[in-house]
Amino acid sequence: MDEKFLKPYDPAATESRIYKEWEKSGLFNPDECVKQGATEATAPAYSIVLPPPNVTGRLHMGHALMLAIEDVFIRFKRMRGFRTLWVPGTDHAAIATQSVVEKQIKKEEDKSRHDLGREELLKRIETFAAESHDTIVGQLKTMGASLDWSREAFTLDETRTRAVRAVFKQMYDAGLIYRGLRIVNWDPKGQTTISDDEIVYEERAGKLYTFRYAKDFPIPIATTRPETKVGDVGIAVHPDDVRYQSFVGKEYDVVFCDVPIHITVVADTAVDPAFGTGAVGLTPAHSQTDWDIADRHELSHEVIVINEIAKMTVPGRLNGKKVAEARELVVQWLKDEGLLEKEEDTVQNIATAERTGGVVEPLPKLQWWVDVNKEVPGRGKTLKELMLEPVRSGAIKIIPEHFEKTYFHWIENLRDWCISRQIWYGHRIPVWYRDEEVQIGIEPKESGWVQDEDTLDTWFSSGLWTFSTLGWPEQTDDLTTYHPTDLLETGYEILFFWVARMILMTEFTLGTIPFKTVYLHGTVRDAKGRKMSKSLGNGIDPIDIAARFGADAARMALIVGNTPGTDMRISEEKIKGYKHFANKLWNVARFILENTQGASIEASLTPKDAQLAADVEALTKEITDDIENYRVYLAAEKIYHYVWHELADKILEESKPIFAGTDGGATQSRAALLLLLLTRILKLLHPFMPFITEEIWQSMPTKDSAFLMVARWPESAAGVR
RNA sequence: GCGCUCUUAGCUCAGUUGGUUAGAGCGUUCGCCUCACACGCGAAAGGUCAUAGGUUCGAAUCCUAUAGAGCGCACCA
Repeated sequence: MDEKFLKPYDPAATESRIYKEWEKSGLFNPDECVKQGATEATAPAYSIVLPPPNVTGRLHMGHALMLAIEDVFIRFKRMRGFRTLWVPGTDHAAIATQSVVEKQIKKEEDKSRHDLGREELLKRIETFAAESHDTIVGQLKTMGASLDWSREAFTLDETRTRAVRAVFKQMYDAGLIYRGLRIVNWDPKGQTTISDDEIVYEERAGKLYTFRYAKDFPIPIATTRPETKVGDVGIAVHPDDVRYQSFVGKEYDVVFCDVPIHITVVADTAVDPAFGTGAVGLTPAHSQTDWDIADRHELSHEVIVINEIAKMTVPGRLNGKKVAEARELVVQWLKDEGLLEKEEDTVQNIATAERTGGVVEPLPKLQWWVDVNKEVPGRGKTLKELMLEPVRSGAIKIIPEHFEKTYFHWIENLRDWCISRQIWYGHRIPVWYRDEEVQIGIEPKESGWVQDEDTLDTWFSSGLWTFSTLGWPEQTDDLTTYHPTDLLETGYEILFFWVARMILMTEFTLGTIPFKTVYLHGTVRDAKGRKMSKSLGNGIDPIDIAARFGADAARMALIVGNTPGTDMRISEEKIKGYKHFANKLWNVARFILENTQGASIEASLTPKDAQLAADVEALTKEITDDIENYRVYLAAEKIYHYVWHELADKILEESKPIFAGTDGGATQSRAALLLLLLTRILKLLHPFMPFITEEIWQSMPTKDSAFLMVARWPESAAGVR
């Protein structure tokens, strides 16, 4: 027996060594597996693309969970003989990365992005991104992820840039990308537009003011934002509202808080007659709803009273004031003039920017959009329909299933996607202008062209991820072999951000689905059920955990009992439990190897031992079915339970008297059985705890493959021997 | 407003298509350093499966209602 078994299992010393051996073997690469005879050249393919971590710093427990689950499927399929590919990569994460670096520069040098300039800021971000990338790659390896590093991708590298430009051009040519003046979600803090999905609503106490524009004005209106009323162009009432019917169509000129405004009364069914006074003051430039109503009644969109830094742009006392200040001034003015009729406390949902926390200011701006309601040429369907269809038909299966309803519900409410951002880090919009000319997708060679200043929403490039990573727009072998991918495993919180957009992009570009199954995991929370966050300081660092308890233990703790779509709580106690399990397994191996030296696995089994062999056969079938059907949380628990409470507690205990006895046949039978069982559990456990199982495998007299990683998964038909 | 989910042992959660005395981990109590393992072993306590109905030979599991918790989308000017 190997000397190493005389000491307790030491994950820290073992795991990094094993990973290096795997890397050296080249077996993470399916081509190499075929070349070395570990996989049949004609075997079916199985592929997953790694959801690319943002290059904003370090991995967190959510990443560790993602890696644990995906690596289970990858290792399982690889052992089952599939040509298995897991593509690694990282995401430039545009706005997230830029804001991290900007904050850092502000703190350390007290400089803004404008002090540095575009070129210098980008240089700084790229340096930061490169450092983050290296950290992340190291961490992915620490967790044991069997990724094919020879195929690593980055959302902002050359190949991916080609893909982005090609898709942009195709969509533009298809009339699905357009530039338009529309109300956008403007983040005054981040100085950029954001998409609807990047908004977080916060409940805050506010006041609802009821007032009239002027003393003799016939209709009172209610608002929570009196400062915007200097931008009003009309009043909308419900067509059936008898109180106001006689005013519809009338126009008024008043001076409101030093600002002359022109008001037209219109009737629109969007107005709720029961709310406030039943009359809405319309501010088309600063409210999406008002913009829509103004659209329907041909009222002006052009009265803009708030600018990009959330300050007032009107003449008089409000000029240059911040929005909050202006609100107080208007209220004061209303009181002084005797126009304020009511002031009530109310709770309002404030739109804030997810990344910066800035209060979103709706503003009309010229931006690039993806039209989700226009028919895609040649497909006879809109992008919205193309997103719905594969999920409806079952071509894409979402796990857990109930998220399919959430997905449909979201798509029903989907509006055009704003894809331009006023930040500098990211894919620059591939559009060049010269006088009245516009060129799309390909940079013009002649001089005098100026590229669009804006960059693309980061989800535009990540939407291409399943096929851009496989080399598209080149028609590569990888694309033919591995696309559509088999599984997309990610957190449910990015179902809309990412999963939906991948379906959109892939359906449009390739006319196919990006993946067959979506497995959504929940959020990893702390022991008290709180989200892990920097500000709370309750985060658990997976790398620190791996160093203290082993990546194997961390993986098991994240998988056992963690059903898809459900949030989980993790604590050091739970992880420690699985470190103990690793040690248990280690000792099981020691006991078996110690007591079976020189034994033959060919020995004939006693009826009792044959029964035990049949039992593990049944277990094998169950575990195989569980993993195939995405019940990894059950599979992990079953193998754990078997190793500890069947094999160790019962079978090994029973074996002691047998080995101490004098019945040669029984001893030989038991030794053969134990070797078979150990071989079997190493295989069953390997996808979950790859390091320790590989380490024990290396000392197994029965090993039939240089690496457990590519040993054949026990197929139920084959029998235990 | 629309939609989704959850409520099982002190705590955190499983329970795969309804089927015999409802499980695990942690925690608690008691006894053990027994020659694989104290990162361990043996034993014990602990649940009217939120509540009320219904379907069924049979329900934690299916249906309806109620209560509580959480989440997503939309949003009231």
